[in-house]
Amino acid sequence: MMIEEVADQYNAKKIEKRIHEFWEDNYAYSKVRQHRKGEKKFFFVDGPPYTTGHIHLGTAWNKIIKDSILRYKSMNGHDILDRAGWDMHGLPIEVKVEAALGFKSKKDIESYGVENFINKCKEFALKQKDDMTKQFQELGTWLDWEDPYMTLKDEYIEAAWWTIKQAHEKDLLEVGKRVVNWCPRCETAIADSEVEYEERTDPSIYIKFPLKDKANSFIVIWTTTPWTIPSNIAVAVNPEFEYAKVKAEKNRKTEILIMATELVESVLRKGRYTDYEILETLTGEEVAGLEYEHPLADLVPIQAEMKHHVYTADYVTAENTGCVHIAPGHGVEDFEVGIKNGLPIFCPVSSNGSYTRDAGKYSGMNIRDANPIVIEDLDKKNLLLSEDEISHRYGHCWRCKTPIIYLATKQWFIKISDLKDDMLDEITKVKWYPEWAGSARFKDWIEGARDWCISRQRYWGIPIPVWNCDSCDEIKVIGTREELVKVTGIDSDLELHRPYVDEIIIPCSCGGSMRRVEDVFDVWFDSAVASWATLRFPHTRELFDEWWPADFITEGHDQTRGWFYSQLGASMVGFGKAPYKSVLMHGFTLDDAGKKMSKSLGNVVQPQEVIDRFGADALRTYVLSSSAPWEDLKFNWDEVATIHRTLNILWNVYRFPLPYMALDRFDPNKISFESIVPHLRNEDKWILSRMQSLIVDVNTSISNYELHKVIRSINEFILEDLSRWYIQLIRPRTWNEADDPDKLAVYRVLYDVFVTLTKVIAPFMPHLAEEIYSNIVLNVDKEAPFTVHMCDWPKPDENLRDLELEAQMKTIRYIVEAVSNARQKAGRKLRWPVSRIVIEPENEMVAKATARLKSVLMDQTNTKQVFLVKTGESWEELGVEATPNPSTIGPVFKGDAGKVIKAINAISGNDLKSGLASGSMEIELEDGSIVSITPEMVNFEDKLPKDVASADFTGGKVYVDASLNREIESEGFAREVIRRIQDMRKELDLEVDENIIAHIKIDDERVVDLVLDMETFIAKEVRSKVQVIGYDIEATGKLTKDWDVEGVSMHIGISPADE
RNA sequence: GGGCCCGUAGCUUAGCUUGGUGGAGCGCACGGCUGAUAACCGUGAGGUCCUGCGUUCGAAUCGCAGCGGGCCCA
Repeated sequence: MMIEEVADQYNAKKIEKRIHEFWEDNYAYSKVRQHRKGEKKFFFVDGPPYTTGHIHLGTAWNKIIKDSILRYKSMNGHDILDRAGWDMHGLPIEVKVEAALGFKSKKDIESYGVENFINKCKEFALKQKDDMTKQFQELGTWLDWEDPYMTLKDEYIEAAWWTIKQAHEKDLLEVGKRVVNWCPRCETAIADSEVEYEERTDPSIYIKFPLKDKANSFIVIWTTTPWTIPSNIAVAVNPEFEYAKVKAEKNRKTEILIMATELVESVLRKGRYTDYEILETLTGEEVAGLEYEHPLADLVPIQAEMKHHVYTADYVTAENTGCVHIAPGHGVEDFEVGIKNGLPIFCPVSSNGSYTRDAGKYSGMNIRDANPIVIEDLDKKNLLLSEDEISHRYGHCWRCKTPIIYLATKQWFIKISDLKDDMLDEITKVKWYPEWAGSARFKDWIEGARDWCISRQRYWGIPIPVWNCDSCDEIKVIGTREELVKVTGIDSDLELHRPYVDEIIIPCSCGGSMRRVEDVFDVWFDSAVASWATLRFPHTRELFDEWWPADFITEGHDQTRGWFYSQLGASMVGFGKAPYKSVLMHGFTLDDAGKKMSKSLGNVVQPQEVIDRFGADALRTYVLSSSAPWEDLKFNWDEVATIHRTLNILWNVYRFPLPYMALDRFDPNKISFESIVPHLRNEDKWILSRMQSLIVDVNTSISNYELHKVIRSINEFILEDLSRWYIQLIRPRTWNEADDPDKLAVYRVLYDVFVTLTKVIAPFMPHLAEEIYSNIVLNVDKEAPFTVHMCDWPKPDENLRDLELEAQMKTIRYIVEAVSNARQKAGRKLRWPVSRIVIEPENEMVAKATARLKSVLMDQTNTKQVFLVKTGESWEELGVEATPNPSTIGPVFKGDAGKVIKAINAISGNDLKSGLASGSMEIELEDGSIVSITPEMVNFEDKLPKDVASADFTGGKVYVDASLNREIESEGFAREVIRRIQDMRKELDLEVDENIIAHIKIDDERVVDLVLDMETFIAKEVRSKVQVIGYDIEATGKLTKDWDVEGVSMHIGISPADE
């Protein structure tokens, strides 16, 4: 086998399909992981995406980051554990299944049967998982897709059970009445993180609560939830505020109203009062203690039996009336005021959002329907001060979009408040990328952490393993299946989901029966235990002891309050320490305007769309390079196209030498690197050095997870070093004779550079790397690992690294650019040689670079000679043009100024320059008088010799002498001819080594003569066997064309020589 | 309303830690190259460095305030 020529253009789709098949057919992933067994352990925990059925750009980016890092780690000698994870329980799937079955409420589920429902959910989740796995695999991501961890597996459920048992044993598990976010449709508590805030219009009403035993006196409150008024128990005021007792007049009637002093004006305006008088002011403390009558006491009988007072609360703000309606059953803060003051937690609302019998008149009514009725009732009693609407952000259930309500219900909690200090301590031990993700963002979140409500009143979730005795109220928490079997003797194959576990009854020591608490876990608790669940703990301890805690995790910044947090909380419960050692927090994908991608905005870009247009490697490279991982990524199609172009260039650079190598049967096994060392040119040493520097740069950047810098370094190497420079330099060498050592040196260097480069790009562009590797390595080396991803990461070879040479080459590139610039000014195109270039270096380094890399410079500038001026000096052929400066001459010479100017103009620039070098110079005016002039009176400018153009570069200045002579014209015209014949060969689609017959008729005898000087050169360049050049000839051939060359018309005919 | 992050050319961005004349790429205009060729190269135009105030001899960079965007919270 030999290295093969590649004829095709870069076709990502084709390559990626082939590589995916290759990986699959050869079990590449598992063999690579196997290959690293026993090396340094690297435990990665995949943050489990929810099984929605489709991935989006953000999840694609997430997995691409993970994959790139893991591939890099693997190549650097790490034994990696990386089970993919799936979050498969919870309300979103229940909602989808309910929708598919046409269900409206929990009742429908109960009548369908919980077992049937659970089976549907499971089936659905598994199907979605399979779909998503395929999508992730299209990205070329390598995780353990064969054996992922799934939250619905019994083995996983046990991990959650074990953890909650730990909580119970450590007295961190608590049950109690709490106000929770409640979805009346799903009939369950939902987590703070499941509440979605959306704009919504609600009533905004001011209500007068009548003070007890004080006729016509009221305390005024404001609310947007009239339906909570039947549940009102108290009013809160801020102890720091000043309140006013106001005599307010409306329609000739007066009332006494109490509210915060600073809000009197605005409240009375709302109530359309016409006049008012502040009778006295009170402190908040003084207002507290007032007793009032419930405004709906006659409609809600229970309320008539309860006392209602005003209390103080620090959280009350100076908004609306400064007096806050308190319904302890319907608000978190209300609940706290209630508990603090020993108030009843009155909650006459049931789980589906309708009033219970306790609500009197309203019982059975839906709370939202009750809003207008409550308002009407208040109005009838003349207790409504004003009625309006307000548009505000209100919480909705993230799944079914129903507005949430707050309900005091019985729930299970983990006492995070007891763990807070330890958590804050633990996060300082974790390495955060970027640093502020931990020290600022996460820390801030933990400081505000509240107890974690882990119970949900649903079906599809991990059942909470708590059994409660119906007679003595004792509770038992089961930690494992084994324990459950031991305690009850049930079938050990029993599935640990509802409804199966619901049926298990555990006998209590009191003689009663323990039944399971019906709740399931909040899904955040599922994923929280991932780091040990993925190690099959507590089912087995072995892996856990070897691997835990995780070396690395990475997720988006939304997971600060999500998975970073839930994992830490659960791990503190289970093990008292953080479950991860380092965390990379990445950003979000936004649309090209920086807006969040969402279905409603219609700006969602699917990863599949990108793959279809540009391929997975382009998508990968784009998302990795576009911004720092922790910054948000503004998706931009043009940028993806640019990245694709870079990959295309890489492909072209790769395939460029292959035809020559194939033709020459180049075999890297036979041409050792040592054997070509004596033939290495400076440019060869340079590209080898750049290659080493690239490895160093990539290592440095990746050690800080600066993946964007990694890709930018690689792209720069491909574009600047390889494509724009090295390949240009070596082109002529590749079409030399068969065993020319100069050519073999190029082959070997290119070969080594490419073998190294495939390894360097492998973690990021795994398909392209594999494709190139399979050709240039597998085709020549039977011993080589069968996939590039099994290779060791290249070590930079310091012997090949020459930073001075790299700097010098950079200078040469600056000079070449400047020469191009000067040529353009002189109107001399590159095809025409120039007789010389002159370089004025600013420092020794530039001079040294020019001397050392002279041949590169001559070659790339197409010059016959390079002159190097001594550092710091000017080119001696440069003339000086002197112009008098009237603005400095005028004030000194006044009326004689004109004569002085005339005199200066008469002296040559060179003479003025040398004369003024000493500081002043005496000159003779036309009237014979002698005056003294100073340097600021003359402006000097360089005067370029004829046909010379100049340009500056970083480090000096270059002059290009574009004057013509016979040799140059001859060569210029010859190249024009060659170029056109090559073009025609291309048009005839001739083989590179095919010979031709050429007839060149030139309608200018002088040019015929010039071209004839280069006859053999032309023949060699275009491979013409027979070649006729002349003025009076016929331009015949298979293909004939007329050309205009610099104003000279030419007629060329060519034919293949063999026909 | 609060916390964290971001704001630099039409677009995507480097520079900011450690203050000293803001660099690239894309796009655009002009030119060049031509055995990588549906590729490639050069030149040019294009900047209130979000705004304001402050510190400083000097601010894209440091501080404060504001505006806009993102995530999270209230």
